[in-house]
Amino acid sequence: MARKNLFEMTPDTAEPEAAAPVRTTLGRPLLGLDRPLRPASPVGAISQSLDGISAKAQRAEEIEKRLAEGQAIIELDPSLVDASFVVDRLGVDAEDQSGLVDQIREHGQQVPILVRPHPERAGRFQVAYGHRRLAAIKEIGGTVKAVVRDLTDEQLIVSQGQENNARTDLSFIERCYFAAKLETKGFGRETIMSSLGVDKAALSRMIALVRRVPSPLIEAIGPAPSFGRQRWAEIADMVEERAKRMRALKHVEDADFRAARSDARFQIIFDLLKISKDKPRVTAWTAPDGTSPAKIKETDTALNIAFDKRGGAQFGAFVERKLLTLFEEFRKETGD
DNA sequence: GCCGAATCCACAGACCAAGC
DNA sequence: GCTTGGTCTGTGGATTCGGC
Repeated sequence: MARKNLFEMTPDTAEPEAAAPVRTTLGRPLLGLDRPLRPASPVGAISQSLDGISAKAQRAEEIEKRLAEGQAIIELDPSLVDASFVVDRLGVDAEDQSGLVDQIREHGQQVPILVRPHPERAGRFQVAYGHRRLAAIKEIGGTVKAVVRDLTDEQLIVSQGQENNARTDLSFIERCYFAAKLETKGFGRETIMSSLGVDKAALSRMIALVRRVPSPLIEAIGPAPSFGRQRWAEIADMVEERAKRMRALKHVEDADFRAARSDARFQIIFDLLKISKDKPRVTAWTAPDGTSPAKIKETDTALNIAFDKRGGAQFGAFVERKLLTLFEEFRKETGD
């Protein structure tokens, strides 16, 4: 299947137009190697060899050229590779990850990860995509196969998002979370839309949803790959009630909840919010003379006023007779 | 009883249009 | 430019039914 990745690896076709030293967007050379500028033409290359330039320096230049063009897969020490500056995952299922570890152990790393030179830490790299593969290699030991490209922040997150889209790798809520994080970091909607491959309407809904559900709850539930917009929107609706929100946040501390898989955790919270009703809030209404002839009982669905048969029976009957008058007064006041 | 095809249903996600 | 409601389409799982 063709990938939408804008920054896909290109085959070895055209010769690069210029062989000037390749620099990152920050002006720092790839691999941290700096060299004096040299002519790039074949004549220049010949004269270089004639001049006795060391083979090592030439090889470094060639590697840097190829790396910047994304044409070379190189092997990196995984300890030199940092995660993307925007986290796109809400945790990885241990079973899935162990499957990936077994697969790589058996067949080797078939697909390289994409990294860029770290913009802030010389000599290190930052992942655009391939976080799970990197984690697996770190577990197994050895070097990680990587393509190094000189990417801006925007290119990195678009590349990161598109790779995930291509493999339908992220769940709905992870995509929402990723989108919200990108917006928080100041990326424009256009960039985020490109990264996630969604339209503005979908993006708007995704970001709005993350804003409505407390982050600790999303993080506790995790990716929940079986559940999409509709079900998460239902949870968002339900946690708008403070009592339910607090109940859900309290429940995520539960040991059984923590032990469950992400989909099950979603279902547990969903069921908890769906079926649980607030305990009736009962308050005694106190008259100016200090007596309490009525109790007001409020639930999610009803408000009841109960009159005490002993002290409030007559008052209750009076209120009953006055209901029509009260209703008309209510209509006058509210205009309903 | 088992298996495969057909059908139904719920859900996810994309698209469109209207409104703010 | 963003949000929201409505609609449509594709997909996967469950169920039913007929043939063996």
